[in-house]
Amino acid sequence: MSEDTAADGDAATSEKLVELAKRRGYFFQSSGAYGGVGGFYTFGPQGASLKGNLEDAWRDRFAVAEGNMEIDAPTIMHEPVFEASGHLDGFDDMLIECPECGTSSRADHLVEDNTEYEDAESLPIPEVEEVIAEYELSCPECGAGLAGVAVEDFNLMFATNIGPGDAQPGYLRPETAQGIFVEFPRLKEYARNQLPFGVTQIGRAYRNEISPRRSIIRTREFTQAELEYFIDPETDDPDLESVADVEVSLYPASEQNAADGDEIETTIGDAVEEGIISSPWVAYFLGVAKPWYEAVGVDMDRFRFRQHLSGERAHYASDCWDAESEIDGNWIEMAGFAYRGDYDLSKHEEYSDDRFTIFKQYDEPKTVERATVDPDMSYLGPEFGGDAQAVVSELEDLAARDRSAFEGDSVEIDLEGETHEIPVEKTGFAVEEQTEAGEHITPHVVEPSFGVDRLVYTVLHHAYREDEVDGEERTYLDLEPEVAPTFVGVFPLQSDDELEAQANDIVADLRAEGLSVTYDDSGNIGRRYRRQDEVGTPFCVTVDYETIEEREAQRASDSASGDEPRADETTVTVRERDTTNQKRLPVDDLAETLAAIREGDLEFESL
RNA sequence: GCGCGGAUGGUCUAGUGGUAGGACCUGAGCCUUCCAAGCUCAUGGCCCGGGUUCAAAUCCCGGUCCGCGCACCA
Repeated sequence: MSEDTAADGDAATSEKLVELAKRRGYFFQSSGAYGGVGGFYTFGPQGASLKGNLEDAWRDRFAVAEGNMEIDAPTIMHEPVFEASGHLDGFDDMLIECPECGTSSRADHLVEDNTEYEDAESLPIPEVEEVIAEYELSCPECGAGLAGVAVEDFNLMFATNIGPGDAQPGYLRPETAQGIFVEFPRLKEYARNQLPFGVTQIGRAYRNEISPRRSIIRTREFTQAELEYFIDPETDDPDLESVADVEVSLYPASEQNAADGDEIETTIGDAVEEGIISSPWVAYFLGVAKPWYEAVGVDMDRFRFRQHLSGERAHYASDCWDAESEIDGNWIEMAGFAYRGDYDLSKHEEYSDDRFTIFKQYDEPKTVERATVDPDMSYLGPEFGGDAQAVVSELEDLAARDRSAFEGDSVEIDLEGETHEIPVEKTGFAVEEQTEAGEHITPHVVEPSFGVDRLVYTVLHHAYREDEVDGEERTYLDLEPEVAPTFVGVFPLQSDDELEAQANDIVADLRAEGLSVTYDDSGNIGRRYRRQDEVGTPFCVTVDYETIEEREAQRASDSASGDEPRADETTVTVRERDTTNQKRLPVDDLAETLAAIREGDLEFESL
């Protein structure tokens, strides 16, 4: 057995991996029969299983173990949701294409760079076109004039129509998060109106990328696993102690900006203490994520947390860290941990008719003096007609804002630019003592957001191994048993009815135990081992003639003694993928033993 | 969206203006008492659409897709 050579960091690993993925059924481009379409991939039998296992592992850790609830929202939502979330306006770019050299530029950037306009992105397109013509702006590449060239809006959301016609536009969600935020008013009920609570969702999201790249790393349809954790920013603290000792490799903004900056090896506890990670909540989830990534098979020597630079942070995030893995010398983003504040809930509160707050009861009710109005509608109605209700609103606002306005005989209010005088006696103005049991607060959101496809890719890439067995080259995937698509292969040593029958019995036993099993009787035994190595199956069971002989001896002795049949003591060989070591194990409790190994309760070496 | 380079069985690839070979894989059989062995047989292919030509997988144009660079990544 030669030593493993971890696949080195050149592009060749990715090339070999993509080829293996296609050939063995991990993933491949969709709709190949029709020429394919960019940015869409199908997970094959192995890939779908691996992806599902990773999602299960995520669910176990981030939903079940944390006591959070999982939902499953639609992938299409109608326009108002994205008006509120900011995706409709903020998720598009103005592109202008040079007629001479073909270079596409951001029209808003051109305007900002060459005129005194500052927020060109907020200008309507015709106006941007006018500005470009007026200032005779030119192509930054070749200098050709751009006056009169059309500016195009490119929104990264996929648009569709809900129902017939185009009366109700809808969009495929660009992130799963909005599906959680819009349901907050109901979800908070399920949490019995108590903070903190978390809601998870695993599902597809869609972005009409200009240029999908690097196989499943950047696609137009992808799977996210997101947790939105709602907290009271004043009183809720994470259980930092439970992750304080987790060792992490951090790449903070300060190091990225420094000429000789480097990753910092530290612990979550120290990083918080030293202020490297400013949000304890973000720190907590980094501390949860790191051991989880390690458990599903990400190489910790090729893993780090990188802080977003101030310029790359989304508008809603006060601090953001990415989990990154190294692939062929490049760091790719696998997850983002953002402190989103109250941005999303406030926006939906503003745009919708519902309440995106939590009522927080005081320890002791508070008594406050409050100025109120109780207008005399029999006066306001005839006086103001249809505007009466607006007058009431004005009075209410005014009372809350400036009670001294009600000190005279009459009070002045503005209504659509006109000033009206209203006798104070008709307003029902009063200063009352009121008892308040609590207040409505808008929770803050901490968002760990995982890209499942990129995790699948990373796990495969980091598991890719080439070594030599008995002078023969071998390729195998060193996948964790918990996530491997197939857990065990079962083979008859060679073509033989008896061996095959026994092997089939074992397959049935193992499947009954809930293990993912494959049966293979084609080709010599070595070939079959290599097939399973290449898809990352951790164990193989082989039935040989010893198995049959032991079984026959067993039967003979049982019938000779006249006793009840004893436990079957026949054995089979079990081979481990990484070492190719073999052990003979009893058939009788094979299912139990393998299941224990899969659960991590047993080690193959200790058998 | 632009530029450069690609596209031949499931995979990897050779190839020429006269419609294609190889290797691996896969399947059947033989052999075989544990690591891609050997033998026989079999399945399966020139990305799509135009053009030039007697004839195009090959040359030209357009498209699609892939890789890389630019741009983009709320």
